[in-house]
Amino acid sequence: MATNFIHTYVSVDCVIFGFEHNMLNILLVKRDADMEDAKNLKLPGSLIYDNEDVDDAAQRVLYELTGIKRMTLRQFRCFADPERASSEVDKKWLNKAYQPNIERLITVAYLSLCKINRKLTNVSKYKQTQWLPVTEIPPLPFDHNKIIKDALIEIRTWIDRDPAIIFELLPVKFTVSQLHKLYETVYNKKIDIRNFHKKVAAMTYVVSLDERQTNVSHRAARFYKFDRKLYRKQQTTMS
Amino acid sequence: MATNFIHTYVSVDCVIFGFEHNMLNILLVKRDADMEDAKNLKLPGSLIYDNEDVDDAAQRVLYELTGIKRMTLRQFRCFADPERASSEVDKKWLNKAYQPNIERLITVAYLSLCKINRKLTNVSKYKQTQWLPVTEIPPLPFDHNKIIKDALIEIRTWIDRDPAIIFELLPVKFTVSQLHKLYETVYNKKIDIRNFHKKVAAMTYVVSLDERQTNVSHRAARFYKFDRKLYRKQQTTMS
DNA sequence: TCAAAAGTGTTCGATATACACCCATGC
DNA sequence: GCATGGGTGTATATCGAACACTTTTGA
Repeated sequence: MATNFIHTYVSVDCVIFGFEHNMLNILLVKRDADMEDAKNLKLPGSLIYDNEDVDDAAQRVLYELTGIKRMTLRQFRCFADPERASSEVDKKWLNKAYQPNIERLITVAYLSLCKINRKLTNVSKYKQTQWLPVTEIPPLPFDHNKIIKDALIEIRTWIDRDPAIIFELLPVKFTVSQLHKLYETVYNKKIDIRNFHKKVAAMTYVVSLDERQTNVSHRAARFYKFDRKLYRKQQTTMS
Repeated sequence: MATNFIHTYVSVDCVIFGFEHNMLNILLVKRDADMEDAKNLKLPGSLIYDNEDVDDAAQRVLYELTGIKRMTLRQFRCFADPERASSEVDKKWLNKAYQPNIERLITVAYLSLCKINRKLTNVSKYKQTQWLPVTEIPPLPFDHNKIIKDALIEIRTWIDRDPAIIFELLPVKFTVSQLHKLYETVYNKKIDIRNFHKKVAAMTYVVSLDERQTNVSHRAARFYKFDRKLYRKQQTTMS
């Protein structure tokens, strides 16, 4: 037997983005309920089962964490640095969380998007979860900081390829201002608001509702919604 | 021990593109030297070693196959369908090629680009290799046909993100006509030749050489080369 | 002189950018 | 009435698309 071929467990890790306070936020979980160390956070993830595809494993992690079935998600990279799980703390945690002795761990990373105000019904092993702005992510175990760094690059590419997925980050009803700030945040640049209004008007699948903000101490903004059917129709009629 | 977590080998598979006769070609290998069945082809790949990152494993496969160190490559997806290696023929071959009994196999797929006329010095276990046009790929083992299908989508995205990598598919000296045909092939559409000349002229990193074709029975085309340093300089000066 | 591919400019429409003021609301 | 954010139009520059003829070379 060629003992030098890797024989290993495989996990998935999910970088779940939410948008709030003009910041992208990431949903992290407490790695160990016992430890009250505030920095004891990690990306949600799981080893995959022996009859499970990685995409399904990611969906399972997301479902157990949020209670949402079929979240929008995207695999973006396999992380397999032989040293990625070799710190003493990480090895100790792995062997405590999963009984088998794990020498090395390969993970497949996923991006997902979530309406941050949505109530999450966590049924996972992680009892505590926390949204943290991307600018305030503490040092995390394994290579989770690197995974997040890559995810931040990947999210733009994803939106470039499929502009509709940005609406996953907004409430069902949203204002142009919210969408504007989200674009500015994702692309990290100022976008002229008048040109932006024109751009939104050109998106026929962003439809205005007969509803406005109430109880705001300024002119009330109109609400809009994203119409997925109109979007699909438009996409398919392009040659 | 939670026996239902996957514990498995992991492989890499490489989709190597070359450009010739106005077609994208893929470099396939004979899976089994014994069998003379012409269709006994597969993507080049390997199980990964226990101290090896997946990127390094892909570089190793490419090096052993082509003799080229540090080929341009890009990881594009992990394929982990539990059934992907479960046909009888595939299981039999796996267990013959690699002594350990392999029940399931997860693979990480890579894209790579190669100047098709470059002489390859194959030192891999595969004694026979073959360039095949993408339109003539026969049924392949495992999910290799699906991997190739995804690779064909991914190659465009890659070129969109990093226009320079398209030159990996051309000889060091090339004509505008060759570049034109390559673009038409990759994007599968006609591109107006006059507009294309303008576009090339705007690429300051494509520099014309004082050299022309010889012994062609028509007006001799000028040769150009891709200047990587100029390209990088241009990229970094963009805000 | 013919066949075959190389090379060359202009016009038009669409899209992106720059830019400043009035409007509605709650306090 | 004032502070706060919402909402609007025009002019210019840039980019991409359409379109046809002359040049060079070997046979």
